[in-house]
Amino acid sequence: MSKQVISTPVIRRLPRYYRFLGDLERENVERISSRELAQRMGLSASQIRQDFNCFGGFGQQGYGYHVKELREIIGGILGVNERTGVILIGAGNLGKAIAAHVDFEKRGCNLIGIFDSDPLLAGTSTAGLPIMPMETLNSFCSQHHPQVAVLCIPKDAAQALTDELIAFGIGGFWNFSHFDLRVNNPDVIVENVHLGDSLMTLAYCMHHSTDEE
Amino acid sequence: MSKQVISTPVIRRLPRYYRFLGDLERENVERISSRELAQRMGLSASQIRQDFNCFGGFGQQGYGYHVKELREIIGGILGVNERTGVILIGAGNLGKAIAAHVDFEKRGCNLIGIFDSDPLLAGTSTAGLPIMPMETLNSFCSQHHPQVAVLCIPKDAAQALTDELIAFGIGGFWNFSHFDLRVNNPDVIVENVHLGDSLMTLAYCMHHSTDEE
DNA sequence: TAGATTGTTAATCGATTAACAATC
DNA sequence: TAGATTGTTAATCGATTAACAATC
Repeated sequence: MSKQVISTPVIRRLPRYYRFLGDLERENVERISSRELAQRMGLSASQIRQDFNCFGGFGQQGYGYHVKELREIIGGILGVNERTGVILIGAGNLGKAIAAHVDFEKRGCNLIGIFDSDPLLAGTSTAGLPIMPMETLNSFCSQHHPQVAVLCIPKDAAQALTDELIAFGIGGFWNFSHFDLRVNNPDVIVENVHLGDSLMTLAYCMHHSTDEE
Repeated sequence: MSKQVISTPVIRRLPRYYRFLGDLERENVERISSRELAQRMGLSASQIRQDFNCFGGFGQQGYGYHVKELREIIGGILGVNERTGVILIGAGNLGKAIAAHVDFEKRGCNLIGIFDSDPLLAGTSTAGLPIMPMETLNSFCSQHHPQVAVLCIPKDAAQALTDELIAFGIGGFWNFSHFDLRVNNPDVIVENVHLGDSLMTLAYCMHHSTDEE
């Protein structure tokens, strides 16, 4: 299926295409040209055609792209029809919010377990799932084989826990700890999310835009 | 201060430099060369030197960079010593978690108000701040002049509220709603955060890495 | 001074844009 | 058919890397 290696910028644009096509579908738009889509998304028509053609020609000359069809194709590329098992570690403020707020199902993922080291949390539940003690992590993994772990744990705990989770068979990390996970195993994928960095970028742009012109 | 326009990739790396330098400082490392820092961060030494030299020469030939000093300089560029007023709209799961979890102070920001349209939430409080009804937003803004709004509201409400907030004097949006804010006013800065897109990118990389080689 | 490492210029690489022939 | 718009190649632009003279 993956005939060539797709560059990171293209991959990062795919979920955005998927979202915009969903909007269009909800607006009952049947077909769209690269020019129109470009205008909506703030991209160039050329770029859109280049991006789609990394995966094959989904359009039709003289017509454009069929919205519903294109959305399904991109969804397929992104794996929204898979059922990837996901566990979440750290049921603090952020962990609970992510469990409740992120629609895992819609994205090909199943959140199947939440863990926290705090014994006081054991027994309570979030997002319809019971919070389990860390001691049960190992047996849970060997039983249910989750593939992705969401890390909502403090910085200091991140690296050691990651190594453990890799040993338990986890192959992907969605990392919210204030720590850049770096894994040498090439089969393990890491997506670091740094909310603080994003805020600082915003702050920088604010202080350095008004005094420009 | 802003002698030239800095490219987006460089700006987005600044908070990461700031974090790594903080780590080094905590480890009592006094000086570091671009080569060593590059190795730690997974960048090239060339890139680090180029990046820093966008802002001026902070290093010393034959010595490297003074960690504490460099961190302070980059912190200054990022505005961590400013006191930018921030309000947060939407005190649901995610809103509460961001209010509690993100260290605004450390990043030059002051979270000074939380608002929600749900009357049931009015009177309760999060992160030490009372949740206020949306009706008070206008008067609050004219009184306290916040500069940034964090949007943790549903997609459908985002665009209308944004227009309103701009009228109230807000110049920066940290947007967590599932909607790409696009503002035509060039003085208004938008930072869209799409957690779902990040998860999908991770999922894509997982499905398309193992079957490569 | 000699060694190390920066600041900076030039070379390379990759991503975006432009152009246009193919074709629905 | 004529018009529209893709798929795709070539040209441009920008970011990263390499190289090295400057200098601490």
